[in-house]
Amino acid sequence: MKWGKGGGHGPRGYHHGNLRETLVRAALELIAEKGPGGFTFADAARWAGVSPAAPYRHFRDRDELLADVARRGFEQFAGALAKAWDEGRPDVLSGFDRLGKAYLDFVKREPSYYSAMFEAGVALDTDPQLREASERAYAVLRAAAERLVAMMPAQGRPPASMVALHIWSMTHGIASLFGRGDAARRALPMPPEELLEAAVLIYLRGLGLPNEASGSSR
Amino acid sequence: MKWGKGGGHGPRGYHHGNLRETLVRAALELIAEKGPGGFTFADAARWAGVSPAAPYRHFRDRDELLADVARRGFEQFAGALAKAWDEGRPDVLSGFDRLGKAYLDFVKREPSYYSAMFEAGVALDTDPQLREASERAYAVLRAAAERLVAMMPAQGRPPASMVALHIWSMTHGIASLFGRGDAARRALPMPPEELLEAAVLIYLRGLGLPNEASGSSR
DNA sequence: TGTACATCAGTGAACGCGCGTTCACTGATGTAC
DNA sequence: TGTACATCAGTGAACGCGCGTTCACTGATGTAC
Repeated sequence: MKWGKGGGHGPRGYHHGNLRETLVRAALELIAEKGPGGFTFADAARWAGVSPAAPYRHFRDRDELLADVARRGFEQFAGALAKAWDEGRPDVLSGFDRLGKAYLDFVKREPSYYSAMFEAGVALDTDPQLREASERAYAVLRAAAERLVAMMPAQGRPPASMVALHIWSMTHGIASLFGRGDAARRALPMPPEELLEAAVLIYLRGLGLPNEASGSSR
Repeated sequence: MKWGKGGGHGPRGYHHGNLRETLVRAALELIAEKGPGGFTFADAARWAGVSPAAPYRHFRDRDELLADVARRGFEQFAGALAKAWDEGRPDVLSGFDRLGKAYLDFVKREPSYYSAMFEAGVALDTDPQLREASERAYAVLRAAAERLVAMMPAQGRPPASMVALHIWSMTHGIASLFGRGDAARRALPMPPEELLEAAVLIYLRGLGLPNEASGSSR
């Protein structure tokens, strides 16, 4: 009963041993339940099964906890995107395809992270490491756009940064409007992955790019 | 001093006379200052210069107030979009162009409304009128997409709903990532309006649509 | 291997605060006659 | 036009609650010798 309710989080005794990590998990769990902003510092402590004063040993306040969650989120995000893109191997278009899927997949797998990163109102410049991690994620997109643009005939190439922002916006738009398994959102005629894939294909065709098949499955 | 601070809101005396409207304005003002979720029912009362019990005469709780703000937002939004689209006069493409601009313009002019509509976590089905208003806004987009698709050769027409959702997602994505004059967001190489316009043009070209000039200014 | 001690990561009691909400009330307005 | 009364939209005091935060404290761990 003492550690009960949420279901025995973290190991035992006077010293928790891993409270910092546990608080991060608590935040993720609570964001999933009630949205960012839907939980308090005290809630996190309760979830972790410690006294309300304990978190102060690890974070100055709730904002710092949230910023840490966002940072970790961006780091995982950057990693996932980089892995999916894989420097554009075996070819740029299939890399691009994987990139979009990885983005949506991250949103679906880690909605709480995504929420902390883009919806919790965490200012990027509170922590240099946070900013850096977010730059790293964007850099992947940017690099991919660069390669994509390089495939086009030299005259009339759009700026790579613009292409990167277009793709990002489309994906973020779909993710934030329809992404989560979330309740209370508009019904879709197709799953978000397909919606995005179709959008990207049409967009690329608009750039005059994949004259042939996209190389993707399906 | 009695009505001071925020600066003399609403007219005077024991009876406010227009408290309901004033509370809505208060919510908008406070959302602008501190984000949705960044204000309390009591804050709204304070802003309006009335006692904390007064709002209960008009709204059951904060959520109902927020839902009302969202409903009004959707109504204005639907109106603005319908006016911009103007049934696709004089031609579909220029109507489409105006539509996108009107969308972004709304976000810029009324960031608080937009926030209440899409970011405050207001569930659409709390109020039938709210749901209806949001449908009305979507219907404009949908009708425009319908007309657009009808311009394409009959074979290989994409579903109009998909096109509508693509445009919506792109616009919402740009709006929510870069839209507001908001602090603390990523720097852009171009204003959001141009970013969106370019995206839509490329997308439409991908659909094989505006073989010629877009008819738009600039 | 054993003991002393410093450091660390927790406790739990306490505080002040503002919020949400209720309540009996009262001033202003509108309406019947 | 004037008076009585019902209704409406406010007041302000009160409450219980949970949050954020501080504090002196204490149990557990690690290290020097």
